[in-house]
Parts: sequence; C-alpha cells; structure tokens
Amino acid sequence: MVTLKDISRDVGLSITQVSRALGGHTDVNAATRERVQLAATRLGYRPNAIARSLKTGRSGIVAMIVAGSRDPDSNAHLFEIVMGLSAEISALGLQFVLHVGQPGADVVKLHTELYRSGGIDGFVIIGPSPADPRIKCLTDLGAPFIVHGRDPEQPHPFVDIDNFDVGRTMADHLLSLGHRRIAFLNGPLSEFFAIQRQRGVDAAFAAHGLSVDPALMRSITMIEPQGRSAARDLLQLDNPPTAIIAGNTMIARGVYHAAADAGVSIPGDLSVLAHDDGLELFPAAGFEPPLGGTSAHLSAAWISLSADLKQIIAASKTPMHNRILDLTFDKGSATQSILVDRSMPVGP
Amino acid sequence: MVTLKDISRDVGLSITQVSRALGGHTDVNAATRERVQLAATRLGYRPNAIARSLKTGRSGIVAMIVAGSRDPDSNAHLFEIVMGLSAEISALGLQFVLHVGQPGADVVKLHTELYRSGGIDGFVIIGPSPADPRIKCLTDLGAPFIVHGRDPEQPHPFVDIDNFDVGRTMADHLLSLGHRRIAFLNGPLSEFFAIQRQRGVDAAFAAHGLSVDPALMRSITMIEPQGRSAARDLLQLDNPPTAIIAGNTMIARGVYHAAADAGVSIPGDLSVLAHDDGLELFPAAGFEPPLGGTSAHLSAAWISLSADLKQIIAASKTPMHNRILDLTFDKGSATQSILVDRSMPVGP
DNA sequence: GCGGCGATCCCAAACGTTTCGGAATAGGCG
DNA sequence: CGCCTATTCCGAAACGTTTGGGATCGCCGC
Repeated sequence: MVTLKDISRDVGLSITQVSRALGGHTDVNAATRERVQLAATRLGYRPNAIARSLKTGRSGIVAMIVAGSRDPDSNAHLFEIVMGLSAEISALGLQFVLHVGQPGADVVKLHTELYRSGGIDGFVIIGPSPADPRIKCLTDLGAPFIVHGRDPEQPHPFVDIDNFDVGRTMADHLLSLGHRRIAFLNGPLSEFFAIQRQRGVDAAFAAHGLSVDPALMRSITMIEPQGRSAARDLLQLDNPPTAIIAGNTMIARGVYHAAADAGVSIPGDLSVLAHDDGLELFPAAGFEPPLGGTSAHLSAAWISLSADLKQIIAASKTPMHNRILDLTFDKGSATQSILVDRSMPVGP
Repeated sequence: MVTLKDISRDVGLSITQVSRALGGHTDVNAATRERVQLAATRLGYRPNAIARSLKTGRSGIVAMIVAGSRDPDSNAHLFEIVMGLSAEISALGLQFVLHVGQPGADVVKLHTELYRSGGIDGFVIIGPSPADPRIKCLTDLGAPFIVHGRDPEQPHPFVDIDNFDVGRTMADHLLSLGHRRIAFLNGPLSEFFAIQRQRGVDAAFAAHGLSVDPALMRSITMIEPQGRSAARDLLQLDNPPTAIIAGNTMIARGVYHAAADAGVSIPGDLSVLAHDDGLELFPAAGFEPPLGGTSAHLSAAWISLSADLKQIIAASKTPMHNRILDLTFDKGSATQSILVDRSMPVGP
C-alpha cells in the first residue's frame, strides 16, 4: 500500500506537508503542490479510507438494514430501491452498505450494534410503520438517518410523497366520471402510506357527499398475483365495482389479467387507475389500454434522500428535513365515464 | 462512543488488559475477565471497527461492484444475488457492500481504487466473460476475490456449476425421447456459462450421431419477454421445433405463454425443459404442466462462495479454490416422447 | 538466600491520517 | 538594526485498537 510516508520520502517533504498539499490547503507552495501531486499519481497513491475515518470520525458509509426473509413477496420493490439508492449515494462520494440480516434477526439491535461499532455514518430507513422501532432506536442513539415515507407518531427527517393526495386524486377522478362502486386495492395497512391513501379515498368520497363501500377496500401485498386474485374476487361479487384503483402497477397488471380472465373489458366494463412508482422492472408502459393514475418516480426520491442524508451527517444537530415530492396525474385511457343520474351534476 | 479507555477507567485496569480480557487472551485472571465483560456490557461497549481495521489491516468488508445501468433487463437476476450473498456474508460476520457505479463508469478502475483505498478485504465477481478484465485487474492487484462462474482464460478461485452438463443432460433427455428438432433458448454467448451449455447441447447431439440445427439455437437476454418472443418466432417456423430447452425459468415462462398464444399444447405438441436456478422470485413451481429440467440452487452457491472467500482473505497466498456444485435433473411433466423411426433405437 | 517460574498485569509502539501550534526564512518598513 | 508579516514548512499529538516485550509479585526447590 502506498502511504503518505512513501510520498514524503519520494519528494523529500514531511508527511504533514504532503497531506496538506494533497488536501488543498493554502499554506503550500504552488510548485511544491504540483510536485507532490505528480508523485502521488506516479506512485498510485490512494488515501487510506480506514485511517482517515479513524481520525475524522466519519467513514463515508451509509447503511440500510433489511431483515432477511424467505418470503420473496416482501422483496418485490427492494431491488430497485437498493439499486437506485446505491447509485445515488455512490454519486455523492459516499458508500452504500446493504446489510441483510438473518431471517428472524432483531433489526433494531442490528442498527444499534452497527452504529455503536463506528464505521457507519448514517442510515436509510424504508417502509416505516406507525411508531416504528427503528426510528425510535436511531433517534435515541443520536444517529443520522433519513426515512423514505414517514411515521406520523414521531418527528424525524424524511422524503415522501403526499399519499393522501394519491388516494384522493384517483378516487376523485373516478367519482367525477360518475363511478360509484369504486374498489381500492391498497397496500398493507400496517404501513402509513397505505393508511394515508385510504384516507384520501375516503375524503374524495366525502367531498362528493358519498362514502366508500368497505367491501371494496382491500389491503394486499402489492404484487401481481395478489392483485389478480383480489380483482377476480371483486369481479365475482353480485354487485361488482365499475372501477378499480390499484396501489401500484404490479397490482394493476393483476387487475388487467383478472379482467381478461373474466371477459370484462377495460375500460368498457371496468375503469382502472393505478399509482405508478416509475419502477423500471414494473413499468406503467405496455398496458393496453394505456394505464393512467398518479405518478411519482422513486428515482427522484433517492436523489433527495441521498442529498438530505449527506447534509444530516455533515450537520452536528439533525435538521428536520421534511421533503414532500411532486405528484403528477395522467388520466390514461383505461377509464371511461359512466351514465349517472343527471340530477347529480358531476361537472361545471 | 464507549471505548476501551472508558472500560479501563471503570474497572481500574490498563487498556491493554481490558483488550486482552475481551479478546479472550490467556494471561488474564478469570475473575478480572468477568469484571471486564460485565463492565463492557453495562457500558454498551462495541469495539470500534475502524480502529481495529487500521491496526489489523482487515476491515471485514467484501464488495461487489456492478455497473449502474438504465437497462432493467440486465438486472433481472441481480436482486436475488445481492440478497443471497449479503445474507450469507453477514452470517459469516463480514459485511457486504454493493457498489453500484454510475452508468458508463469504468468498472475495472472502480475495483482498483476501492481496493487501493483500503477498507475492502475482498471482492465478489459475477457473470464473468472470457478474459474478463475485472479478474485480470484483481489478480494483478493481489486482491482476494472469488468468481461466481468462471473465466477459462485465466486461473482464479471460483464457484460454479457444470454448465456443459446442464446443456448435455437436457438435450440428451429430449433426444432419448425421440425429439430431433430441439430448440435452445440460451443466455448471452458473451458469458462463458452460455458457451458451455451450448457445447453440452452439441455434445449430446453428437453422442446420438446427430448435430444441432443452428437456426434453433438462440442467444437471448434471459427474461420472460425475450423468451416469449423468441419462442413465438420458433413456433412460426415452417418446420417448428418439437421441444424447447430454456436457459432459465423466466425464459420458460415466456415459452409457456408463447405456446398458449399459438395454440400449441405442452407437452402434446411441444416438450419443454429448463434450467432452474432456484430463485424465489422466479420459481419453477406454478408451471402447468409442471416444468422439468436441471436444477442448481443459487443459494447453495452463495454459501460456498462466502465461505471460500473468507478463507481466501484469511490466507496469505490465494488458494485456487475451484468448486463445482451439484446439479440435479427432474424430467417434470412438460416433456413427452414422440414417435421415432424404429430403425433408430433410442433406448435399451 | 537465590534463581527460576507461573500468573497477572502494564508500557509503549504501531497502523495512516489530520491538524494544532509553532518554526524558519525572507522581505518590507520604520 | 529591530520588529512585524507573509509564506512555507514541520513536529507531535490524536483517533481506538492490538501486541511484543517486559515488569511485578508470590512461591517453590535447592
């Protein structure tokens, strides 16, 4: 390994001065600096990250800890999250560590031990549940972290979208088209984003002087097979929905399949909207008819998340960065207005 | 942060003795050791990984570097690889770092710089191509690493399966059932495993005194859509294949879809075999009729890989661990014997 | 009484870096 | 000539750990 000492010997300067030359300090002669830099590249010098960390107290490593799981369902999103996050964090000159615990391991303990052992500057937390113990743990530890999504029960820095608006916007669009029997294939209600989306749907109904039919509100794992079977279920009801809101594009794919299976045409017999996370592996493109709905690309979230986390790490006192990302809505071609009682106007 | 100094102050011993007590050295009184351990847990001591690394020269971190890519196709497998590897490596008390480079970054340079900067004990390389520059680079650097798969053009430690046998076994089974027009939806021929599988198929044909029809050998990205369109293509030939060998279960899924689309029944009109990597997200289960073929679970590969890499890191001189994992074959229910010219016996 | 020995302990150096405080030199100015 | 400043350099300490080479003490056998 090439060290500062090697360079200092080579150029005949002290270690101190070599360090300063390379570090861009002012008290070093321009000619000297150049000589040092030349020697450094000639010898193939790379500063030792470990030694630097020990001295500065920062390792430049941020970690995300996920529970290992034999259940592939829970991992459907994770891949793109890891790829996206890792790329953004690398781009900021930091390193990203994915720590996959053994199935059944205590995730809170893992955070504590990893932080206590130094070497981790900060953490990323995804998919928080209400009163999430990871957030409490890291707050108590005083460890820098940021959450994708949020936990309403404790203050913390986060990057999120307005999930209330997701539910409200899509439900409102369908209600305005005259739909009344609207089903919602929502994510797991153990997570806050799903709760908020449900509230948004409720609010849209309330704004139209209506209320949701609980039998049409489903909370499922957000993957295609679950969406398909839930949609099949809904379409077999005595009084099936005329529209379905899907929590993501994978669920929507299941809905399209279930509709095809049941001989139900989209949008003729059934209108469909979905929230699109902009995932590359599960694109909103390729639906026929083209799928509409709200959209917020997760890739944008990783950019904000990384930048904010870097700031939080740099700051001595955790700033409460709370960033709400933009949401767009596209009505697509998978929805259709239905005949409604003209005594109940739905537009201007 | 709780350090050895804090404990030493607490129990009234020297830092040296505290370190030795915790490190399990012999020259420390049993009673003293207990006192130290108690104090350590009471104060919440965790050894500082950075300081330890600086002293010992080992960080306990192994890394895998992948090129960031806007192309989701290339990532289809990667997720389970990352999850599996990370879990196994964590289980060995090491850390796994996934480094996702910017799209277009020089992967070889990333390996060099990351290794030179200390902090990385070893690397995992997957999907080697012939004369892979990453392998050359790490060999030149003297860095510990292990490859999943192998590069025949340079010696290096690896864990792999017998891909020649994969091709040979499946082709042989179909040939023995009387099939002659056998298609092979292989992976990209830029990677050695696909080359070997092709050679295995060729060898099986040769053993039967036959040779493959090049028009039926396809090299594709190993995901469902590609498999589907390739299979559609094959089934539209004037003289379509009576059997298809799929490189993995995702391709097989595409084949099943294409067959359904074309009104071709499996196994009545078309026999199908596939190699199964045992991936949880793309299971071989759920096929109707049940899919058969060779099988080798990648999870087994990660276990061997991690253990071997750990040994390589511990050793001063790189041992050339070359491990070939077991392969199993199940004929499934998606193949069927076809009428053959009785003048050409196919069995005992 | 003395050398030796086992048990238990500690000093100090080292890993490679950053940085505080100062030192050396040269030049300007009264 | 003495003083001050600016420029350029360096010694030494520190981060927390591990470890080689002792130190100390009590006790045994001769």
